[in-house]
Amino acid sequence: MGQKEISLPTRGKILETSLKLFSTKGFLGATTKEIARESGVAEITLFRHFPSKENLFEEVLNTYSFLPVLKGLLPEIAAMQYEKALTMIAKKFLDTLDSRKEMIQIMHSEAKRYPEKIHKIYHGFIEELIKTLASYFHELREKGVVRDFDAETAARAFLGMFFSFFNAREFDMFKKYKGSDADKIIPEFVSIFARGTLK
Amino acid sequence: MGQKEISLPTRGKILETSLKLFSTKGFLGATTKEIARESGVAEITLFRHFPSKENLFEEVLNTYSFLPVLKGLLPEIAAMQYEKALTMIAKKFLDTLDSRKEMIQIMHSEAKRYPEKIHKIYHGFIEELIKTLASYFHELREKGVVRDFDAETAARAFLGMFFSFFNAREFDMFKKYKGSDADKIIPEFVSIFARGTLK
DNA sequence: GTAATATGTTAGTAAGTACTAACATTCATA
DNA sequence: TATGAATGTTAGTACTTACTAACATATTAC
Repeated sequence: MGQKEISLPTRGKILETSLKLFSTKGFLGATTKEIARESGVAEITLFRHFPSKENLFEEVLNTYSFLPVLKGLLPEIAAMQYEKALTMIAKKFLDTLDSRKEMIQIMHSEAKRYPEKIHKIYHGFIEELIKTLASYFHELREKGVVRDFDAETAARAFLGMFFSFFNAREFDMFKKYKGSDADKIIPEFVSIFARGTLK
Repeated sequence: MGQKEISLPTRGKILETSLKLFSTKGFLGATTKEIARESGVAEITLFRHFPSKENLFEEVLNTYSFLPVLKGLLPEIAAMQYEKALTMIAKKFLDTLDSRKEMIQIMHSEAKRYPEKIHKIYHGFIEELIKTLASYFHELREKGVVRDFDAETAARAFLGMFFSFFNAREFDMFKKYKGSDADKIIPEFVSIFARGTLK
C-alpha cells in the first residue's frame, strides 16, 4: 500500500506511472508488475482498468498527447517587435517541450513499433506548430517587415534550432546544461534568425 | 541455410544484422533467435562469437560509432565563398546522418538504458562536430567576413536546423519527403543562416 | 588424409512476462 | 447496518527469452 496519496484516482495514478516508466524503460522494458508496484496498486487492479499492456500504452499516448499551444499566442505577439515575438515563441516552445519530455522520449523510442499512432501525434504537434508559425511569417511579409522567403521552411528552421537544442540538453544527462544556458542561447538563436529573415 | 553470401565473415554478418534489428526493434525487442536467423547462422554461433546479448549490443555500438567527418573538409572549404561553404557542410552533414541513421535511432531509443556509452558516442560525434564548425566561424570572424557572435552557439544553431530536418524526415515514415525536398530546404536554411551571421 | 577449427542440430533449463482465477478485504453510501 | 463496487492476496498458467550441453558435420591447413 505504501504511500496513499489520496488525490488521484487509481486509473490516473497508473497512467502517470506508466508515462514515466514507458519513457525511461521503453514499452518492453517497463513491466506491468513494476508499473503496478510504483503506482501503489495490485497488478490485477491494473488489468481491471486496462485490458492489456498494449491498451494501457495506447491510453498513455491518448492521455498525454498534446495539442498546439502556439495558436493562442499569435494574437498576443502580432503587435510586438519582431525579435521580442520570436523570443517569446522560442520560450513557449521550449517550455512545452520540457513539460512533455516524457512523451517526446516515448515518441523517439517507440516510433518504429507504433508508427501510425506516433506519427499522428507528431503531426498534431510539430507540423501543426510549423504551419501556425508560417502563417505568422506570412503576415509579417505582407506588412513588409521580413523579406521574401518560404514561410514554412523558415518555420522549420526556427523551431528546428530549438528542438535540437532541447534534444541535446536532454541527451546530456551528466554534465547538464544549467538553466541559464537557455538564457544565453535563446537570444543568440533569435538574433541569427531575425537578421537572416529581416528585410 | 538459405542465402550464403560468401563475402562477410560470420561475425560481421551478425553485427550487421544486429545493427538493423536493434535499430528497428530496440535492444529488448530484437531477440537473439531472430538476429541469428536473419544472419543465416545458428543461434549458438552467435553466442560463440559474443558471450552475451549485452556484449553483442556493445560491440555494435563500438563497431558503428563514428568519428567526425567534417575535420577533413575544413581546409577544402576555407577558401570558398561563405554560402557555398555552408552548403557543402550541410550536405556533408546530412549525408553522414543518412549513412548512420540506424545508429542515431539506437541512440535515441536506448539513451536511457545505456547512458554512459551512448553519451560518449553522442559527444564523439555531434559535440565534436560543433567545435570544428565553431573554429571555422572563428577564422571567418578574424578575416572580417562574419559579425561578432558566439561561434559555438552559432554552430549549434546551424547543425540543429539540419538535424531537426533529418529527424522530421525520418519520422515521416509515410508521406516521405522526396529526395528533392533537401534541395529546396538546404539553400533556404543556408540563406537564413548566412544573412544572419554576415557582417 | 588427418587434425583442428568453425558451424550446425537438437534438446533443454531457469527465469521472467503478461495475464487469469478464486476468494478475501476495504469502503462509500443508502 | 447492509449492500455493492473497487481493490487486495495468493496462486498459477502458458509463453518467451537468453543461454547451455552434447554431439554431428563441414571446412580449412598441413
